Amino acid sequence: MKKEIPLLNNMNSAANPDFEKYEQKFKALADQQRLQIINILALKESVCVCDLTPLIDMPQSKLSYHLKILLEADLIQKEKRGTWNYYSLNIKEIKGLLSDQLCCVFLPSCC
Amino acid sequence: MKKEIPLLNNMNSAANPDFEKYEQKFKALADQQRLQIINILALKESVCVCDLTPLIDMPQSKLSYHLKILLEADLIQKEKRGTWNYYSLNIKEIKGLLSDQLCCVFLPSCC
DNA sequence: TTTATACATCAAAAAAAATTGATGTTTTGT
DNA sequence: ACAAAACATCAATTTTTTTTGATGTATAAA
Repeated sequence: MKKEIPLLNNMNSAANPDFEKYEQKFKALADQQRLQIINILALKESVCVCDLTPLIDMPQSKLSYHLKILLEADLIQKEKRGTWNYYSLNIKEIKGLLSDQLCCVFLPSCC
Repeated sequence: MKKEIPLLNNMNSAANPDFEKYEQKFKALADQQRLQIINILALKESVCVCDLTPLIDMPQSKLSYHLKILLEADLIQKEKRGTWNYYSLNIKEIKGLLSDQLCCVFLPSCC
């Protein structure tokens, strides 16, 4: 016997997207400096903070702060090797968020 | 005689996406309340502020503030008819920004 | 060992964004 | 003409983010 899926459930899940989650992700994107970081990571594949610092005009503690914001939003990933922390884009996540058009803007390697 | 386009210009336009513009758009998206507004507008097509107020639990001046943020980011449009201001989504702009997947989340009518 | 490099984190200060309530203008309805 | 409704905007306040400089820990290099 087939159980009917209540219409209301569908409505709710459709009507209640996870706003909180997306708020966090858009907040992470809503900063020129972080967009620049993303842009650089897209070109470089995987970069340690010490290589990023000279590329971007920013004190290290500030860079560290912005990387954390991106990391917490799951837009980038971190891999520790010795003293170095290598950051790279979470391309899948970003593609799930941004239009193809925008991916081309920020992730040139994408096009 | 054909004038050469300096390579650097091309590089710059490619390497310098309009971060400021996108910062503004992501900022507009980076708020649960505004995402909810977008979500409602997606269902209703075109709504005046007075119809929106009861749907969303928010004093009118606050709603007005958030609508302005969305408007300035060009994510929504405004049309005045008498005393009423009708707001509607700028679907084209939103689709240029968000992945199809995300459009489906926020603009159910999209799928 | 000692010294230097690579970070993250913390607290204080500064800057930006959001909230609130009040006010003003225009239009509607009576 | 008058009262009410539909907004936008403003100034004051609160909240959230960002920035900065200092400090601490771990690894690496000499």
